[in-house]
Amino acid sequence: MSEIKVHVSAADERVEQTVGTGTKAWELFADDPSVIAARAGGDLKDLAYELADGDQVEPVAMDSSDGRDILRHSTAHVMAQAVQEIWPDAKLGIGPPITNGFYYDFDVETPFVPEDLAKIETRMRKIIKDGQRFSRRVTTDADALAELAHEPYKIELIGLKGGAGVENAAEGAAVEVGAGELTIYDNVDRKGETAWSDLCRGPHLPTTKRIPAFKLMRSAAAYWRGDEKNKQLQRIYGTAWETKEALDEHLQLLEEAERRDHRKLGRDLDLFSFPDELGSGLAVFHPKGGVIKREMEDYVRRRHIEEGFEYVGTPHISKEGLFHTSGHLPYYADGMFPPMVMDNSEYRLKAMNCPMHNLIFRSRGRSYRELPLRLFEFGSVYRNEKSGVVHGLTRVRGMTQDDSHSYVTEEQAPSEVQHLLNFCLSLFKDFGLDDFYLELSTRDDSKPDKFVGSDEEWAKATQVLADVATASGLELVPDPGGAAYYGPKISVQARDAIGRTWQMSTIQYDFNMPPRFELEYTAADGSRQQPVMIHSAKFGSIERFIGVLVEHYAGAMPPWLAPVQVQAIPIAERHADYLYGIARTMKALGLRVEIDDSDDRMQKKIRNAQLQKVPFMVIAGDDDMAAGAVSFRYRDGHQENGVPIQDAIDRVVTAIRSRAQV
RNA sequence: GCCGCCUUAGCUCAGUCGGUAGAGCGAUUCACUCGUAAUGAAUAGGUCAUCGGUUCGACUCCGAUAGGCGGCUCCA
Repeated sequence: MSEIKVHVSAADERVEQTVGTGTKAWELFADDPSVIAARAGGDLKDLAYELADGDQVEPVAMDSSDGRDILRHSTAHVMAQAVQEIWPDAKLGIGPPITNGFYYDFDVETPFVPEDLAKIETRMRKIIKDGQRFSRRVTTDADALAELAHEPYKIELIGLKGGAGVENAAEGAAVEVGAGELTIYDNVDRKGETAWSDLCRGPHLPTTKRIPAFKLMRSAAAYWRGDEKNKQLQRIYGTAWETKEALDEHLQLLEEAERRDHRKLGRDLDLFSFPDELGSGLAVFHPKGGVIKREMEDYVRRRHIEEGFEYVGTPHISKEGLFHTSGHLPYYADGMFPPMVMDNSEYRLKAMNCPMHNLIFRSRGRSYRELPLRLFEFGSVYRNEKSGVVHGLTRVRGMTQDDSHSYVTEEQAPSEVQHLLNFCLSLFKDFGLDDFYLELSTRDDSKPDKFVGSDEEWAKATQVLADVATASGLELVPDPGGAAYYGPKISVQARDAIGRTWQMSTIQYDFNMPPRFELEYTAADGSRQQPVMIHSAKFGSIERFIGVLVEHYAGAMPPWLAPVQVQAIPIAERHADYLYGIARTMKALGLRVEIDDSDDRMQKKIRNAQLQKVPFMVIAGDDDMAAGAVSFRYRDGHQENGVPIQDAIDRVVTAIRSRAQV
């Protein structure tokens, strides 16, 4: 480790000295916990540090995730100080660092408005400029309770300490440093006076001056401790970065995400819309969106059949009893549309396909020779999503699932799960997504009433999924409590072109539904056995996947999915017939070609095709006609003149067959 | 569902103090037939989301409803 220099910022005094290497630096100043700036050899700006009262302290690079957390958490403190200086009655909630930023919750009389954020930012700049030290102080629970008597939420956090008998002890642990002890950070100004204090475990920057770049993003309400039964506090989100450039880069990424927003692109590219007349969360696909949907579905259906699935079809509604049998009604009635009464029966729109597939399985006697029996369909389901959660195509009330159910013997289950996972991953790759991680959702043992089945069955099922997930070699993130009521699941999360993650496939191990539906097969020895069911949706929902793809590709779909693959552009009217001839040949090969024979100028036509993100343009004028060629243009602006007709057609066909992005 | 904000032409948005509405793009029509990201002109297009209230008078103020946006909670 390189040599460490340490800045000591005690009160208004600054000294710099070389103190040796690594953690030794901290030992030297163990008697003065206000010390904190450290750097290895070179530039002071490269390193954050942590301060502290002794051991385990190492300088942290400002651009590491730890360094950023320290920076952001410190910025949250500065923000809270600013808020309380402006609104002295504001009560503090919590203020942690989060991915790409931080927030702090406040209990205030009136919600913050955008102008308030500007006001707070100004105040924060002043605090940063003042160079207040973050000073750590260990205190006892009792003293802290007295000191923070005016902060009811902090008092509650202290009460959560230790976690004995408390359901959610994590928040309490966040302030705890030892039995009966916790820490308070004081923001000490240059005169040595405490300007502001907060209950906090730390660590923090040495001084507010070390906050190079921050921005407050937005305010919104959030339930205290994340529980909708609690009061809503006003949360302010902000972000902070180690340099101005890093902040700008982050803001640009946000703008890029906005440009890719599938809701905007869906309208600009005329793919789909959400008519008010239909209601919230109900999409209609326009002809161009319909092409994407059809191409996707055709391909996915073919791949399923190749993988041994059998394509089936089921209705959208059913008598209610079916969902009692499946167990969905008692457990998930809130997620379903209310019943429709007809004659003497109540009907429900289906929110899932499994019960109907079970009826297909049960329609006749089944032999072990038929297993694994894999049923697959594009099932339209309707879910009563709460009004506040509906979002574009990614969270809708009516959707099409690429849903399959594999009926297997218990012995076959592991290899079937393996098979499904590999299948999912290979499908994603065909659509250009190749960066994944897995989530393993398991039962929440503290809420037995939300899950059915015995402990042994849950353990067995969870083990099967865990084994396959581990063997995949992909990153595996546990999701305790996230299981379906009938069994655990693996989710595949995919990262898109700009690094955002989307939940896609789920593979669920279900040992509950087969007995509920009395599903049986005849085993080799003539006995009747219950199959295990593996639920699996590869894309989750076709709608969501289209939304994700549009964002992943920023609307520039790979040629095989592009609604229009080739835009033909005559330079003048007299060149149109020539292009009609070429288009006829292309159409005969199944290509989607359109000719722009409008009165617009050629430049305008190119611009339009470019804005529509059409992958290929073939342009023809006098020179091309004379040469039996076209000018071939890609949507990135690259172009070649004098490309022979057959050559141009071959280029398009090759690009489409390869399913590559061009 | 909860909190906050929003809703004016197909789209993006102006509209002052309460006095019955405007631009650009797009569409349509006409002219131009043009060599690599916007040719020009004209025309059409609005119950100012819906319903109710206040007012002599409401796009404007108030309320409810619907839809949207940002979060929270939820996401079988």
